[in-house]
Amino acid sequence: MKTSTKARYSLRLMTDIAKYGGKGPVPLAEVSRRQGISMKYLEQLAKSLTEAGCVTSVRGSQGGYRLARPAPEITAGEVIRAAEGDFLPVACLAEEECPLQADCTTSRFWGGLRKAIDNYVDGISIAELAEA
Amino acid sequence: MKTSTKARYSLRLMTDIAKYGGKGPVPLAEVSRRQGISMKYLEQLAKSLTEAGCVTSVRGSQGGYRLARPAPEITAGEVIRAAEGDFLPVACLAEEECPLQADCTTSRFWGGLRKAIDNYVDGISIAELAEA
DNA sequence: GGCAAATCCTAGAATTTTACTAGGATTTGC
DNA sequence: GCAAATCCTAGTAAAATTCTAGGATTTGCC
Repeated sequence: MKTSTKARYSLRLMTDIAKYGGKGPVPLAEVSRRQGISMKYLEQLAKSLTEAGCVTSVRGSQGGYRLARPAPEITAGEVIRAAEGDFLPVACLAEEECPLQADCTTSRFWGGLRKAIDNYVDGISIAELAEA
Repeated sequence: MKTSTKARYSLRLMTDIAKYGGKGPVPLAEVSRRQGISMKYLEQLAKSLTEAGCVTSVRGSQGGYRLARPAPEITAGEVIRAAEGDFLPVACLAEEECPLQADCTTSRFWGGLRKAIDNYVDGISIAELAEA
């Protein structure tokens, strides 16, 4: 139950783009400078975010990244899931079978935790994180 | 953001003790049989739970483990923290310093997530998990 | 007293995951 | 055509996770 740097950096990447993306796409070189994260690592994060539909890319000179939708419509949950996949993979909640069905109250418990987390992270937008 | 097997098994261990601990301490050999978890691994989980004050141990023949307090007073959060340490260690929330103070909204975000999680897991007791 | 059932303790090993680097290929504005 | 960018694939070092191993110690019971 800790947050990966992948998720934390991805959030910072998104808020950086939200903040500085007013006049065109934001190149990763700038983000790297501002956030102190290596360009090569940012490239990987950006790839996941692009595939997940959080940002769009503009190739070539003068290129960079834009938010795929307006900042208030992109949730932190979306970004985190793009970076590290779904929350709380508990065997019982995925395709697998419980070896013992006896204690399914605990699997219900984990499902509830997932809901609690999703509820929180999907209730906060990139816009909120970018302001102030 | 996935749950460790350590935490999941620890919860199952606790609910097993809660269920079968009516007539005296529960030996790990029984838990191992019922839950399909190796005794040697259970011993390690039990050690953490003992140190954290979730269970008390009775050594020697006829020994085993008892809940340290009544089941309704032990929360799932307590057990999980005993198993895997505190939630969500985000650098900014611990002793360390942010390299860049610019984006402290994201650290506030992570702090909120921690609260949301603690709130959920501390609202459910071992008693609730053991029944049904 | 002695056996057997237990917890206790420490070490380590195999596997997986994480965090990050490297090197180049490709696209495109000026 | 140059330079600024994204794109793509590999690989690697370190850390964490999951689990096993082997014994030491305690204690109820006959």
